[in-house]
Amino acid sequence: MPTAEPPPTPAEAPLLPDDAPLNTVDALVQLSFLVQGVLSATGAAHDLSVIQLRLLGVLRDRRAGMLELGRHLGLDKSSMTGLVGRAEKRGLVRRSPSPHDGRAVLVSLTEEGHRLAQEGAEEIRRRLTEATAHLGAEGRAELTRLVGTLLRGVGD
Amino acid sequence: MPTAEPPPTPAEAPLLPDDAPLNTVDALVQLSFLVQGVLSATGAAHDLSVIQLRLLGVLRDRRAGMLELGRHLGLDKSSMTGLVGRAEKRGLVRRSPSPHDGRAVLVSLTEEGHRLAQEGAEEIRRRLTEATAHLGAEGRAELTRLVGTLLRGVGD
DNA sequence: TATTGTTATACTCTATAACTATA
DNA sequence: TATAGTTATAGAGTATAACAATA
Repeated sequence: MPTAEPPPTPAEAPLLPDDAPLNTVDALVQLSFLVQGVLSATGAAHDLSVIQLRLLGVLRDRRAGMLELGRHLGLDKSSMTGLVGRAEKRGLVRRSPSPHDGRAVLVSLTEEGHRLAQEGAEEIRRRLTEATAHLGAEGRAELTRLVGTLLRGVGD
Repeated sequence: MPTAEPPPTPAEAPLLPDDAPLNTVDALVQLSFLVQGVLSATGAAHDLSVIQLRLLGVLRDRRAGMLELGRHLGLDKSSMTGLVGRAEKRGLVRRSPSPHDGRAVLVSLTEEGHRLAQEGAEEIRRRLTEATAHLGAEGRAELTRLVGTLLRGVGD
């Protein structure tokens, strides 16, 4: 849960002068801030930070120990203690002892956590779909194809 | 300056199951985390957080007061005090009294700040250009065109 | 010994509210 | 009175190092 609301304006063109012709790099940076702004605003509407929203997202389809969660989120185990603790205090996740390993805990979503995760995912989908409205179906498909190629190209 | 290094892996597919076919929304979310990971890693290489990097970026082509900086970055003026203070302590920016307004200060880059801003921008450009290598020139141009349309469509 | 998780600690980042100084 | 900025305070989020309990 963030200290307060995020900025209403997602703060465009953060790193580079914005009067230059739009090149690929600027486009990617600006787009990333736009999308992160949508994630942040969606979370804030439910008093969740982006990392809390991501935690719920990871737990939607699995239970996981602290280390595994940390791997998914890119955080140290000591950071997970606080993150999960705050979510637990809010009733979004629970810790259960692992039946197979006395040292480990299994973190899972509560009913409320599931509800929030679902609402968040739907709202993100809705907002981003709206953001791509100007592209039309063909533009969306082409964008998705290109980004897919980009992501696959990086992940190797 | 971040407490420590960011995760080596930019934590892909953060909000949604990653075995589903890639749709537009998932593509945008994953791409945004990829780009933010590049920004974060680039900053970390110089012991800068993304927000510090953005501060330097905004100041590259203008001097600005605290309120104006806050508007650019989407932060409250009280947050700017600390942000600018830490950058100042590191010798990246300086505060000068405004000649026109006795209440205001003008924040500007030092030599070192300029150097870091330039290096950061170059490194981001290099890394993101590399990330789009698989697209080829035509794919890059098409991606840039689509993202430009998207950004213009949202900004109204 | 190695691994899982927590605790202690320190720092960045952020906001709200109250304040100072100037306009 | 209104505005620019700082300070006081509080809290989230992050890491490193040291620790406890279990494997």
